[in-house]
Amino acid sequence: MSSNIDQKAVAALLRGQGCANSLKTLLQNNKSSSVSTEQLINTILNSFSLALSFVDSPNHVPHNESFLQNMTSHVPQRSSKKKNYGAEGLVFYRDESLTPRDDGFTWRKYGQKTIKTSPYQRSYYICAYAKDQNCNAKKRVQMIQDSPPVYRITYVGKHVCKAFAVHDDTYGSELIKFDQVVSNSVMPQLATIEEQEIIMEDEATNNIMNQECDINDFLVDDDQFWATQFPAFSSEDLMFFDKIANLD
DNA sequence: GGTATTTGACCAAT
DNA sequence: ATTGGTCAAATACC
Repeated sequence: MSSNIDQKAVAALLRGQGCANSLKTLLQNNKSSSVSTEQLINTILNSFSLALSFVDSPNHVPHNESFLQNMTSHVPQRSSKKKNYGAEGLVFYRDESLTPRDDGFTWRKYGQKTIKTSPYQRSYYICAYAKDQNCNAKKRVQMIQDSPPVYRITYVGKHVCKAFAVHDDTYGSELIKFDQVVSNSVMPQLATIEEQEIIMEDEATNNIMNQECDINDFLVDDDQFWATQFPAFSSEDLMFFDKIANLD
């Protein structure tokens, strides 16, 4: 599993797996929710369709074309509550189980805060080369679930330091170059996008992700993605997996 | 002694 | 007034 296409296929499969797990949780708990089983099923099917399209033909568009478009080419229009990081800023999230993995960069911790909305503290990191090379890349790491441990990592800004080149072969070109070099098939509008986020959950999913996937394969504005998949959601409800997790 | 982390204080935004 | 993000002195670690 080494090509970018394969990784995208895995990404889609993992998304489907996550939804399937969520559906399972819903069915087991038999709780009412604004997330309907039909919506989950549709998302699962679309995920598999997308994955198959990558495996079958990398250039082939899935039968549900809008799904792929939603995954790749929408422009975020996030709440004004969030900071605007400007053209040079990027924000995206990923949740990781266990200890957040080494993402290929050297970070220096510069702060830690207790966050009102979470019982866990949030740690703040800045690129270790921030001073030497005027690199403004930062990341925030916050545990969002204790057992199993799941972390939300938010990347802000982009690396302009030379450090990323060292890891290029290991982690994939898109992963560590942020919006500097991006496959258009994955993120055609990334250069002009101010914020990107991705939410992932499920320990098994993340274990696979940690081994094989490229962050930019998941550079999807989750709010918009899930808004299109689940129109009934309000903007505040679009942390879909968080919502599902809270059902337990 | 140098480097990294911790933690309370400060600041800006809301 | 509250909150999240950052700063910087103190502390820990090698």
